Amino acid sequence: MAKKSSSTNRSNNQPSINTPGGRSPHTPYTLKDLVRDTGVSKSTISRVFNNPEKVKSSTLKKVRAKAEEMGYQPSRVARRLQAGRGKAKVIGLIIPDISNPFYAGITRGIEDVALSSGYALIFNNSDEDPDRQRQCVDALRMERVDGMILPPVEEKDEYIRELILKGLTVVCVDRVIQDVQVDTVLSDNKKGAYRAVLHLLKLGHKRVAHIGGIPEISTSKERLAGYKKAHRDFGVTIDPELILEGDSRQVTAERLMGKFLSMKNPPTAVFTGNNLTTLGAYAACNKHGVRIPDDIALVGYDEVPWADALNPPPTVIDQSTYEIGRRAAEVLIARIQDPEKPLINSVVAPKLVVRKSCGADS
Amino acid sequence: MAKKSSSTNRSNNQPSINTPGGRSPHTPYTLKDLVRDTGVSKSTISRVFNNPEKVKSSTLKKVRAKAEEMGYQPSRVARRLQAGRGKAKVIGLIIPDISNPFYAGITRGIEDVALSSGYALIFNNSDEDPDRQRQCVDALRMERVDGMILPPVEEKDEYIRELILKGLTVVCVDRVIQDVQVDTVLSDNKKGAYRAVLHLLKLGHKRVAHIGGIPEISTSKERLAGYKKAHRDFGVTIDPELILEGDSRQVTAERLMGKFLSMKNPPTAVFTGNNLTTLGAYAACNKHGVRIPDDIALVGYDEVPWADALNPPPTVIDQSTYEIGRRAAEVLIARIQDPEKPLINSVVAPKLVVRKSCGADS
DNA sequence: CTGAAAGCGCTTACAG
DNA sequence: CTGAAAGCGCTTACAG
Repeated sequence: MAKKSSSTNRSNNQPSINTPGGRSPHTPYTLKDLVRDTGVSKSTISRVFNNPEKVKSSTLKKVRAKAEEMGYQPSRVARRLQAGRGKAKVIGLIIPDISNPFYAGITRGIEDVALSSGYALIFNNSDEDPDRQRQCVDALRMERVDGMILPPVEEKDEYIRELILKGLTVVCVDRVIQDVQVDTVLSDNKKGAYRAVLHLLKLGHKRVAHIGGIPEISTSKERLAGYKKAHRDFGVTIDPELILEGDSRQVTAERLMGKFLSMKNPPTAVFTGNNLTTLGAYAACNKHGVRIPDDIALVGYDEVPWADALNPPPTVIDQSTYEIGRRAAEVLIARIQDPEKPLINSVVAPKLVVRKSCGADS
Repeated sequence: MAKKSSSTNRSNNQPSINTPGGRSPHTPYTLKDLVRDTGVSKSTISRVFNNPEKVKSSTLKKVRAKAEEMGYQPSRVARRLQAGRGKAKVIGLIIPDISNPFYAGITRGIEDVALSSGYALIFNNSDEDPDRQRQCVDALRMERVDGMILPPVEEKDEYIRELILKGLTVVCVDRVIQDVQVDTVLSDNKKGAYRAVLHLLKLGHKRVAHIGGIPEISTSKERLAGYKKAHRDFGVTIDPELILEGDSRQVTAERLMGKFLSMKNPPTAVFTGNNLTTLGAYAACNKHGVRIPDDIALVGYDEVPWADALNPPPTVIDQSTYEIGRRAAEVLIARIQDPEKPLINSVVAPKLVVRKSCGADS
């Protein structure tokens, strides 16, 4: 307390002025200011905010009134510095790309839970780039988050795997990471794909094409497995030419769909592997003047936002992204609160939403 | 240094074990561990990470090697506690709803700049709810962010206005807040709307309808103003029945579009006030069997994601959300670094993207 | 119910 | 080029 005394001799009123071309710094009030203005000790004031039941009601009232009056907000940064795992009240989120509505929905669910549980949410995009993801993970570690949620960019990620083994709290959402015990919130991709394809098969289609995602990713594999199983169970043989793997981007899907459309013996139906792929298929059909479902039936994986704006509205497998996000945040917070808890592997059931693109409804 | 000595007598190896149903806490390494393992003082180690040029290269090498070996990551939390405005290296973002692709694009732009500039991004959704927005603002203040970016839910927000007057660093994006000097990154809504409507007028339309957003919001007002000015300049009188105000949600827009479609003397063209409104208009046309642009031409405000999946692809005013976000983050960081800098009011020029829905191209 | 003291993990002058 | 000391704004035992 030798050099710094600015906050000690400062008056009650915020001294800042807001001038057109410049403003003076806004130094937030601290506990010290409250001590000065109330005559109550630091310890007790701290209790007012953290253990009010341990404080005499008159003291409580006095401190609260003053705090309210001066607009005191306790520093979460200072609080966080205290030892104690799981007390930081921040979580991190690393998603591939917030522009993808699938992730936007998940993010929304996570944020809702975080806000209502008093957690701050630090947010990053990995861009599906392992290096960038690593950079994000490190940034979150430096922030000393209580835990983080992410769909791992790669199934085998040694870096993240090691960190988890060392005790980093992680919840994997949508995608898994191999060879490590970790809490997960996943969708049952195989079942979802199975339902989608079975729906098409039952409508009489014998040539059902599939536009898949990045083949390395677990979700892509599972969806392909569901596609195959449906054929097996329904007794329809698969023409291998009808399976094309892409990267879940719209332009790629549009190109692959174009290939299908220009085959000598084209498929009569297509199962698109994710939301952007579905959109790409629509784009290709628009461009080629192909009508859905008359010329080709379509069922897509993932709900497509604003389905009704598409013509025809697509039949899809809805993963309810909001629910996935909500659950992921709940799992993470539960884990933070009890590191000893048994492993959680939550599976969200995907559901078939029948609209017009499959031809079932017409 | 009396009671706690856990980190002092801990070995080099992370002591955690990851057992199936529980894991032991992961206590991150601290400066103290590095001091113990290198024999170098705290001060010097701190310099290694912050002012390496002031450290002898042999020391530098030794410390870095050890830090790397043990996976030491400095705590941004501890660093942040140090006095000094603008050094926290965190910024906050409060947006109405990340599920809206307009905001997702902005968020993406902000996050890219934040990550590459070494800022953490704390993220919240306000849901267009003033109370929730206030809760978010308070949360960010407690986090002692260096500044925050937001499109104010209300044009007149006394709470935020007061905080800005007290020196809180804020950048308003997309929407303004009244009666206060604040940095802004806005789109020229009036000009954008003007161009959209003029485009329609020039194609010969005499009855151009408009589905607007929440009338209280500045962007809605400006777009309506552009709509009117275009009519004035082009010498076409406006039928007041052709202007309907909504709330920028798709279902509302669908309903309002339905009204237009069932008028005795329906409009021959429509100018939709935002992205979701455009989608709602498409949905209404699909439902009513109305063809765009043959039966009614359409130009929308805001780029619509996956435009090519729509039939026909819409002609829109593109605000380039990513650019808006990028610029907002840059403005905020510039302001953090120099609070005395003159006010910044950045305007992003919207551009007309002609596709098929206006009929110009057919 | 309350306060003094120690400490969280860093950075920042200050003195060498 | 380096280290000891003080401090950032809180919380947490400990002692009354």
